[in-house]
Amino acid sequence: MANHPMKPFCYDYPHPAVTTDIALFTIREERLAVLLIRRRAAPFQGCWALPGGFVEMDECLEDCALRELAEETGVTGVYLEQLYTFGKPDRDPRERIISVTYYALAPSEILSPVAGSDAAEVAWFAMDALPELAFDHREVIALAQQRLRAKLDYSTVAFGFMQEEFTLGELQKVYETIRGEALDKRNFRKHILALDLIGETGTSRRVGNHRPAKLYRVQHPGAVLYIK
Amino acid sequence: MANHPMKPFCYDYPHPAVTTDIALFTIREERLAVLLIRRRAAPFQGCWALPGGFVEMDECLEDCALRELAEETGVTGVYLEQLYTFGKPDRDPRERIISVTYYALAPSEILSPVAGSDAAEVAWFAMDALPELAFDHREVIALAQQRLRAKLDYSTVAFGFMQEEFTLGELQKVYETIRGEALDKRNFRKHILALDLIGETGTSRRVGNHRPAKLYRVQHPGAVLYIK
DNA sequence: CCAAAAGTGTTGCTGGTACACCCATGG
DNA sequence: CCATGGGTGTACCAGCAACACTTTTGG
Repeated sequence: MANHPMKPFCYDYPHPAVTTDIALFTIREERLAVLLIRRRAAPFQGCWALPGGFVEMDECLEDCALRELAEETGVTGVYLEQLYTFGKPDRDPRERIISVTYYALAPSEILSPVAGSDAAEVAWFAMDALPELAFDHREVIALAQQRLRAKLDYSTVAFGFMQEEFTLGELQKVYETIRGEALDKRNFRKHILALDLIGETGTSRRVGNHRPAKLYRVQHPGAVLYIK
Repeated sequence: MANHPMKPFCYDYPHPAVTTDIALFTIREERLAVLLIRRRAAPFQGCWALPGGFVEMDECLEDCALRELAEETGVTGVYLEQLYTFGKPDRDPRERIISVTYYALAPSEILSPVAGSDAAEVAWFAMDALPELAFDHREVIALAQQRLRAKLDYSTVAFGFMQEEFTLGELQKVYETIRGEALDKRNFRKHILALDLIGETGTSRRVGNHRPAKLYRVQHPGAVLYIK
């Protein structure tokens, strides 16, 4: 078997490439939305895809996901969790590439994504209006949405979409958007307050021609807890 | 950078190696047990470890896990599910190795593991009596056990431990072993039968000096369903 | 005074938990 | 007839679902 003078990284056995891909969700205009980049390079040049890229040899997988997200979209400071690892042999036309996928959550207010490095363009897409996607990224997004729905019931992931201070109305909208159904206001408030995870800040916020809403904040910021 | 004439697989950028590792659980003597192999080769030579090995370039990750399990332990026909991907840069002393881990379940009756290829020895270990383990495999097993406990409540994973026909007493023992607590017999039977997932075979089985037990089988073999 | 979202309790139902005795069998 | 696990029903309690009106504000 021939050597390749221009390919300096050599091994006894074939090695796959490994990437991370990140599905960053937020809620915009009462719809669940995911952040996509338009690919600058082949394959799938000009096609929309999840931000992501190759794992460096000295960084762990989570660091890689955060780095790629920052490099390609400028977004930092999100909640991040490993989703699933996709590894069908032909999922990338270039070579064997195994992708460790993550999903991320953030309140849309803190985000101002800007296209960087490999991205010609960055944009939010509502989940019910996704464009054609590169690779198996549609499958990745579908799985992430499913996981998000499930964790809504038995964990505190929903707080990943909230700013530091928020109203119960805003929180309820998040739950309703992800579950795709209206919830009873009284039952929702009773349920959330019984969890004893959030507390009043003592202040309130006026946003329209109506009564101001009390502001709340999470008791243990950063932590995603399992409930029940 | 120098070429390596004896290392014929060359790339423009460094590539990590990718393995799968499998935590196969069963229930033996009313304890949750995991299948380990004693490593024949360095690193961690002579040390106990999870079965697993390098991903071939033309097989998907799940196929790799099943192949490695079969090659190293002779075990086939188990329920298999992806667990988590471990990728700290220094988790293997040889080179950067990313491991996609799986957990597997099987009734102990169908299993007769035998050491193969890379394994000097194969043995079951009760979860409360694990030996020193190679790499980060203790962490893998702990995570797998945690996942198993959680899924017991909202899925039908427990049937992965059952033979085709089983008694309600046997099924209850499985739940009790994994949860680590005794369950009320009447409530357990009521609950399981209400799920409408199993049905009587019409036959019964005698196993001791007492009344024979009705045999049941799952309505939809192979499927692991989510409940509630 | 009108529009708009905030805020607030009670009732019924359902599902989970606690609990004790008789049955079928082999030795 | 004794030991062993198999098999069965009821009563209570807690948590979830359904449901409507008053409050505060800006225009």
